[in-house]
Amino acid sequence: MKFSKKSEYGLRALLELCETYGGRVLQRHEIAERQNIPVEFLEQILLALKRAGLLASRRGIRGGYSLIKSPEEITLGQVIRILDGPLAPISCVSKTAYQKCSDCPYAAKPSCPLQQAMGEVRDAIANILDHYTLSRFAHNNLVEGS
Amino acid sequence: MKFSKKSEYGLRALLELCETYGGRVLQRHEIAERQNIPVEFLEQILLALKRAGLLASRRGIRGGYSLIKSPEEITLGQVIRILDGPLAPISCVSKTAYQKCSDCPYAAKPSCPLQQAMGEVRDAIANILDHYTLSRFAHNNLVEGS
DNA sequence: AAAATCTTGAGCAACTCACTAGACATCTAG
DNA sequence: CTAGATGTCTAGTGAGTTGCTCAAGATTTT
Repeated sequence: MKFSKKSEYGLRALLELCETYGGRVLQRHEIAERQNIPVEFLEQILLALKRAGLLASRRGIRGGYSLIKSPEEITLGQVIRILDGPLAPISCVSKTAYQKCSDCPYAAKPSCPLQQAMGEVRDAIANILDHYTLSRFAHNNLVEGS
Repeated sequence: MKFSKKSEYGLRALLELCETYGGRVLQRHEIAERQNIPVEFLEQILLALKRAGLLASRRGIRGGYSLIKSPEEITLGQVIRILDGPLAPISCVSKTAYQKCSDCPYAAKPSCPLQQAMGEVRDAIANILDHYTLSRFAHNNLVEGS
């Protein structure tokens, strides 16, 4: 029950990109150095976020990455789902990627004890992460700097 | 962000063991068949639960496993922590297995934006799972049968 | 002693994490 | 307007973990 490094790195990278939102682009090695992330692994993460429509990139000598959506529009839940897949602790309670569990004997019956408990967990997690925007996330960061 | 199969199987096995609590023992193959779990994998899980003090086992021709604690005393949180490790989504917010994140640039500073969000998630998950007892869990099961 | 069961350990395939090497695109210098 | 420096992008590799299997050993009852 952990988030992957991918999500953690991805969020920390976005934190960095928030600070230059609207301004200049950031290069992968800048982000990597400041956040202590392996550059090549970070690359994969940034590309995934780009394919998902959160980032834009430019190649060449003055290339780099920049946020394409405003920090208010991006939630932690979105980011984690892009990098880590659905939030649901087991797939039979996922709202974004539901999948009937094939092996469970309760699958056929109207309700499953696991589903009820895990459904509550899912909702609790989603409630927090889908209302936590990047701007609020990054803002905490700035405040503590003062 | 998923629970492992280990936890899922473990909980479903305990569900089965709740029903015979105080009565006869259950053999691994009985549990495995009813819950559609690979027998040999289930074995490892049952042994882990035994080592943790939840189950007792007897070898030999009338052997099997039985619950050693009452279903009211066992919470889903306990079980998952035994089989899956700490509940915290990242280790720097774990209460049962705290670990200072070595690579994070905020580790030194008084607060980290990730920590705040993840701490809320941790609390939400723990709040649900540490108050959900096996008896309540199993009870839902019986009710839906009627 | 024999049969049924738990117990232990090693071993395998698939996935995640971290990293490497090289292809491809873009800008600047000459 | 071409050469090379500086980027992004793609594919592949190896360590470590997870989900699962197999085989041999230990213990209890008949």
